[in-house]
Amino acid sequence: MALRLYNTLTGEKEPFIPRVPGKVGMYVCGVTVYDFCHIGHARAGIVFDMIYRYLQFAGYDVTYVRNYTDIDDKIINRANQEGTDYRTIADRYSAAFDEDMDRLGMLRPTIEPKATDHISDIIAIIEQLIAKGHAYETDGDVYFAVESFPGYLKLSGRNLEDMLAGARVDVDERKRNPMDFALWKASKPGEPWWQSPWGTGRPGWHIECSAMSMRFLGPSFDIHGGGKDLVFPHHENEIAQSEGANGCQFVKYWMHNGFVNINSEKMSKSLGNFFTIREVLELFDAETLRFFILQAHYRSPLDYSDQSLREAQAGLARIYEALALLDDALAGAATATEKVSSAAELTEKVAGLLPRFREAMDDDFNTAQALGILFDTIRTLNRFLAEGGGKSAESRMDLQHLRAAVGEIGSVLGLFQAGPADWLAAREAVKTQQLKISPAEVEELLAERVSARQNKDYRRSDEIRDYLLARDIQLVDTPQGTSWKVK
RNA sequence: GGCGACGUAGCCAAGUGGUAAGGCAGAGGUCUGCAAAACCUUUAUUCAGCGGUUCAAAUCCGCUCGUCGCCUCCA
Repeated sequence: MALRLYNTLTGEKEPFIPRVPGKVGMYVCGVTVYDFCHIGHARAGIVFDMIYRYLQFAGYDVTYVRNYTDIDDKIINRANQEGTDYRTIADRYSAAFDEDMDRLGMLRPTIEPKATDHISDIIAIIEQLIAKGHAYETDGDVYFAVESFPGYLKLSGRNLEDMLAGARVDVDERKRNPMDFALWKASKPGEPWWQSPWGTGRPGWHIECSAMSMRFLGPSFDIHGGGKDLVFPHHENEIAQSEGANGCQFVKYWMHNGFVNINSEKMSKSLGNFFTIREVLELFDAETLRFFILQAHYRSPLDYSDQSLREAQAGLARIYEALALLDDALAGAATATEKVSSAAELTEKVAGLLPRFREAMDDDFNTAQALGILFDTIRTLNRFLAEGGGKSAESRMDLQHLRAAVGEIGSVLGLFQAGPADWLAAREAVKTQQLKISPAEVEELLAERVSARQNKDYRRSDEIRDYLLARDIQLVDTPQGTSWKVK
């Protein structure tokens, strides 16, 4: 079963055939560093991190480039607001971005270039575009002439006439066509600038991605990704610039992740309905957020709410609880000789787990289905362990294989890497901090309850249990004694 | 106005022609002094609605309704 992926350019799922067998060049649009990232950025990061990991898992040698756009109007505006320079802003939010991505457990891309380190590359491309008649200079600005590029709008599937008809495009007498976009902007007083053949100025938005992708991946490469909102104009313009300059196909497969919504509406800065990654991580752990995002297919819209995050956490806990039981079983001796009734089913599920996982992932990175398959396997495991199969000598290999397979799947999804006991303990610790009762008091009452139960004073025993439950303490009675956890 | 996507159980969510994964929540059971936890079982004759194509459709086509997105910076 070969990998197939949805290509925005063709609107279809296609077999993935890299340009050079065994190697993949992938460029993903990073962020413009002028503010903290919200969970929409988290989704994009996590989705392409998962894709990067899976491509490597599938045996490809992947060169993954993700840029920082560190010069842009927004950065300059922010700097002006704060009375500082653009570099301070860019550096501050680049560092914040790195910190957020690290906390979310993302692998670092192979290369993370900055736009301002590639000004000369940018200028070289613009010169080439002017030479080929795709761009023109006016008053120190340089524009791309969209009408000179026949393939314009092929990615977003529109046409120029329709777009102009009802469009809100700023009228600029100096542009040949209202849709022409800036490659280079002359600097205004007080703005950062670089020397160019057209005077002092700075790059327009879009051209930096053409320059950096070409520098590190060549004029033509395999995968280009980003959020759905970048299809137009950003990626459309990148195609025009790169193909206009190089005369060859820019990107073979275009991939776009869906939005994170709030109440079915897109989370965005302009609507003000966004949560930063930092805010969310104060309420939920990073793995829960990652699990939540991967429970949906990457192209689907995803509605964010406290409720859905809590549900994701419950689901993730279910997996860690099963893994904790599995680890316990593996740590114990396998001495039992009789077979439990679900042993055969376990064998079958374990054998099928990785192939089914691959099949789901090969189908356009269907992580939602992949996780469903894992849950299906976990259910069989739970039953097997509940039947006492953990001590079975015969099934020991199955359990070992299962543990290894879950570890492997987890490493591709960036999940389940914590020790299950540790993860559960950490979750417990966070909850304990929020309690309105001290652990010492709990222990005291617990001791009282034990003696009450020994004296068959169930009225007192239940009273204590209810009292603790009202304070979110859940008692767990087992034949070995009573322990407690935070509800 | 142009272009596009989506509409699957109480909620979330897979499923692109062969008869509805999974999670959360709920119900019943096992266990228990009774509970809880855990485990087991169970919850859509049906996939927004109406037509059509087909031996066969949630899946393809048309129309209607609803939601959302892009067209302006945006992951």
